[in-house]
Amino acid sequence: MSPRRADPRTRPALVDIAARLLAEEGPQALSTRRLATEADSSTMAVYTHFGGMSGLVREIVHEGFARLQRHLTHVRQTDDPVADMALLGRAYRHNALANPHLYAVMFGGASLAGFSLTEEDRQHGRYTLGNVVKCATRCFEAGRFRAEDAELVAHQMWSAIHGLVTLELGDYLIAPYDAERCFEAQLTALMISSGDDLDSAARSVALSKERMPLEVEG
Amino acid sequence: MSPRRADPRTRPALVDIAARLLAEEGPQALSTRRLATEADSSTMAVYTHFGGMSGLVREIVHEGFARLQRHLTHVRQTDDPVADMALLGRAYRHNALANPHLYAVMFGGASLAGFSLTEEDRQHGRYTLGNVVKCATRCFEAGRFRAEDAELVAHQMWSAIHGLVTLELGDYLIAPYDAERCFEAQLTALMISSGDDLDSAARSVALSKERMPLEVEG
DNA sequence: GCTTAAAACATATCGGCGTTATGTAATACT
DNA sequence: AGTATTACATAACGCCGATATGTTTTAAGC
Repeated sequence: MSPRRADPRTRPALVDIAARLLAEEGPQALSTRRLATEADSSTMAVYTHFGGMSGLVREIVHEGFARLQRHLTHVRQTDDPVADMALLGRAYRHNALANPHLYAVMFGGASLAGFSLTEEDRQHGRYTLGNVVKCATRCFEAGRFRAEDAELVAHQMWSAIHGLVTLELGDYLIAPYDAERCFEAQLTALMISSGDDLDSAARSVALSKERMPLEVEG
Repeated sequence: MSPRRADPRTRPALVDIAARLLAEEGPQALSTRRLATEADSSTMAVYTHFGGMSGLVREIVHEGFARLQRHLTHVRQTDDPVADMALLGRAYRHNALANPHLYAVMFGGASLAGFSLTEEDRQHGRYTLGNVVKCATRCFEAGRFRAEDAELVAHQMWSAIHGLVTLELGDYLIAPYDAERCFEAQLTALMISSGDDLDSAARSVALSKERMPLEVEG
C-alpha cells in the first residue's frame, strides 16, 4: 500500500516554465494546456502537484515575494541610514520593473482574475517590510527621522512606492512627469515627511542613486 | 441603402448591466453570455455596439474615471487649501472603496486580463489630476506648501494614495496598521513633505475629516 | 517475490469563455 | 418598391479550467 513516486523533476519544471511564461508573455500565457505542452506532459500534472492553476500561481507568487525579499536584503547598511532607506526603495522598484507581470499578479491578481491569495500569502508580502522597519529604526537612532512608529513609516514607504510602481507599470506616468522623475521626488518627499532635513534628504537620496547599480541587481 | 436602427435602449442597458455585474460579482462575471442572458439578447449585441468585450470594459472604465472626476469636483474650496487637499485624498479613496472592482480594472486591468487600455483611456485618468494641481497651487499661494512644481506635488499625492488604496483593496493592510490608520498618517505625511508645518498639517487633516461625510458621497 | 493499495500521470469529456461565420429581419434612402 | 445596410439571432470554432475515468508505476506487507 504505497504510492507511486513523482518524478522529482516535473514539479520544479512546471514552476520554472510557468514563471518564464508569466515573465515573457504575461498572465494569459499561463494555462494548463500550455504548461502541459511546454513540459511534455498532460494537464493533470498541474492538478496533482498544485491542486489547480491557482495553486501554481500561488507558488510563483511565493517565489516573487522571496525574490523581493532577497533584493531588499542585499542592500547593505552604511553610516547614512537615510540613504540606505532610499536604496531600499530603489531596490523595491527595481525588482518590480524587472518582473512586471509577476508584480502585477502579486498585488493586483487578487481581485482581477480568478486567482485569490490566501491570508498566509499576503503575510509573505508584509514580512518583507521587516527590512524597512529596521532601517527606519536606524534613521530614528541617527536623529534623522522624527522618533515615531517605525512600522508606520515603513507602511508609508511601501504605499507610496508601491503606488508609484503600479502607476508606472500601467503607463500612467509619462513625460514630463515620467516615472523616473516622480520616483526621485517621491523618495525625497518620503524622507522629508519622516523628519529628515530637506537638504540632508536630497543628499542621501542622491547618494543612494550612486550606490544603486552596484548593490541592486536581478 | 440605409441601415436598420438600433434599439436605443440596448446599448445603455448593456453598460448598466455590465457595471452592475462588475460591482456586485467582480470581473469574472463580465462575459458576453452572462450579459446576453441578463439583457435578454444574444452575445452579438456586445460586438455590434462595442466591438467586443474589451470595448465594453473600456466604456465602463471611462464611466469610472468620470465618477472619480465627479467625486473630486464636489470638494469645495475653503480658506484652508491644505484641508481641501486632504479632502481630495479622502474623496479619491472613498470613490475607490465604493467601486473596488471598477477601480481594480481601471488601474490593474491593463496588465492582467486581456483588457488593455488605450493611451487615450489613461489620459482620462491623468485628467482627474487637474483638481489636485489647482489645489496644490492654492496651497503655494497660501504659503502652506513650498513653492515647487504643482503637478509634481499632484503626482506624489496620486502615487501615495493610489498605492495605499490598492494595498487596502488587496487586504494587505491589517490591524494594528490597518488602512484607516495608514491613510490618516499618509495624508499628514504628504502635506508635511510638501512643505506644510507639522502642526498645521495635522490640524488641516483633522479638519478635512470632519468635512468628509458632508461633501463626499457615492 | 508476489500482491495490492495509493499516487502519478494520460485520455477523454464537460461546461464556459471570446470570437466569428452565417442567416434573418428591419429600416431608410434611391 | 427596391435595395443596401445595419441589428440581432443561431450556431459553430478554438480556447480555457476542471473532472471523471482509466492506466501505469511504486513501495509496503505478506
